[in-house]
Amino acid sequence: MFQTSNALRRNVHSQVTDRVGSSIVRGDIGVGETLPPEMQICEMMDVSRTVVREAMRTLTGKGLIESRPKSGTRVRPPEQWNQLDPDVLRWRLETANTDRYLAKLFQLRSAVEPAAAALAAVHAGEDDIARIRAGCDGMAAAKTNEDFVVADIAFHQSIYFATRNEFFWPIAQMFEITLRQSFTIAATGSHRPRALVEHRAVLDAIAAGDAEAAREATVVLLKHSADDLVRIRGREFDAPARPAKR
Amino acid sequence: MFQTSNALRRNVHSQVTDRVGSSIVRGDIGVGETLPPEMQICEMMDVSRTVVREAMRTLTGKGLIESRPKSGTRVRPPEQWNQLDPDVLRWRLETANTDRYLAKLFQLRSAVEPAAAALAAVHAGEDDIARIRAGCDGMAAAKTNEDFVVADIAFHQSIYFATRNEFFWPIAQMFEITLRQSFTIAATGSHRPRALVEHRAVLDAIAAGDAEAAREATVVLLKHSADDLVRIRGREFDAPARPAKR
DNA sequence: CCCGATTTGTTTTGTCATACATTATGACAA
DNA sequence: TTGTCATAATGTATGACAAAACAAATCGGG
Repeated sequence: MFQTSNALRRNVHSQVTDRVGSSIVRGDIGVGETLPPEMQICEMMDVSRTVVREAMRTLTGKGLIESRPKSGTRVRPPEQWNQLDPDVLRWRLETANTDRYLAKLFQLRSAVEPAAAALAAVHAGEDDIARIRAGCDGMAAAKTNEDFVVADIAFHQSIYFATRNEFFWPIAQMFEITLRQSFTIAATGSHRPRALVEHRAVLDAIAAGDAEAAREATVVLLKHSADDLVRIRGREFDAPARPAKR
Repeated sequence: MFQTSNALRRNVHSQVTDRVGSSIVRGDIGVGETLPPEMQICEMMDVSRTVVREAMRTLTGKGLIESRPKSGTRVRPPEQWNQLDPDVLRWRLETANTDRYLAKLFQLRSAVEPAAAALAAVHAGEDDIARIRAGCDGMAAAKTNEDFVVADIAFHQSIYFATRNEFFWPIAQMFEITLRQSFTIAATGSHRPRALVEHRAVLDAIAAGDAEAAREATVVLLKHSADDLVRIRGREFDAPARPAKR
């Protein structure tokens, strides 16, 4: 239990949070089960109870667990976890099947990003547009694949922020953690010129304040990204079949 | 500073978390500023440092603050907050302009919910569909407005869970906290029969596994809800104009 | 005397240890 | 069955020390 992760840096309580949180997300401690008493965890990890408790508070704040005196600390059902929390995402990423994980993420992007671009076209200020343009320029100027991906991520994040709707922001946050992989996958050489053109189309539509054009340009962009991913990673990337007959 | 909230029940550290978190979200402590040293907060609220520290860990976990020895604890920029975290949402709701808040929330729903219904049509299992149907039946059987709203919320939540994509779940979580108001607003008497028909249309499409029909039925449903809200709350509910010229 | 690098000091968070309070749970007894 | 009580777990308080970061003072070289 509580695999000895290789995260050695940072605070002690962050390390404990990582190990316990990771264990929970991995499913080491089934839903509804109680994890070991605080004192026992202290011994297991050789830290003080203060540290363990602060780690527990963090996990409680993310919705992973709930504690009550005497009865102990139980794992809450995954529907109540803050699935978009950066740490939770990271822990999932450690354990999950990467292709299916990226596929689900892409489902969310496909739902949200066209609307975000449309909203950005209406609400973006000059600073927002400058940021988006900087992303485009960065992609154009990129020498290495790494640079290209970083600029690509910045571009998409900027669109979410440009909506001026804070409820879209958490989705932009995810990109740092989760999308570096999928972007890298799709950024392989030959696709870059076409991608660049399509990104500029989105930028231009937003800068022009044309919501519908921004939406459609984003749909095109995502469609082609999805095609690339399917081509490279195989059909695992497609939606799995319905689990039960009706 | 740290308004004396009326949340008196629960743990002490939850209360402290509430008061400090609320202050931050309200903007009492500008972005980048440092909040008072832990010992000072202890005195202010007459609690032990243990409690204050655990509250700080919770807030750190939600992305609101970051602490370093000597330099103190600073408020992070709102783009880095977990804006979909239930607590953060609650604190926002305390302070925000309700109409504009609901409008932004509705923008997110409009983006996500049609896609969620489409995914549900493909991925929902029998249990998922039963839950959605239960929501419908609850709306039909509701005697009071309160009952109707509760069933309505359950219906929409079930759709998000039925996507079988955990990244959609946090959006369903928000409903408990934030949408009770807007649902109640729109549930006034005469609109209920039509709403019920439109909800059943979504259910039927999902049960039939028809993704496109589910998407379109949801679009219709949301469109009418938005109309109701605009009619009742006035144009404040519409999107504000672009802040800067280009 | 001036300037820069280093050292030393101080403040604040990070960690540990211990004690006691509070509260569910389960067993026992009426 | 119901009420009471022991117990085990979390919740809270206190005090001490470690570590780190910023600031001032100090020292060395020009």
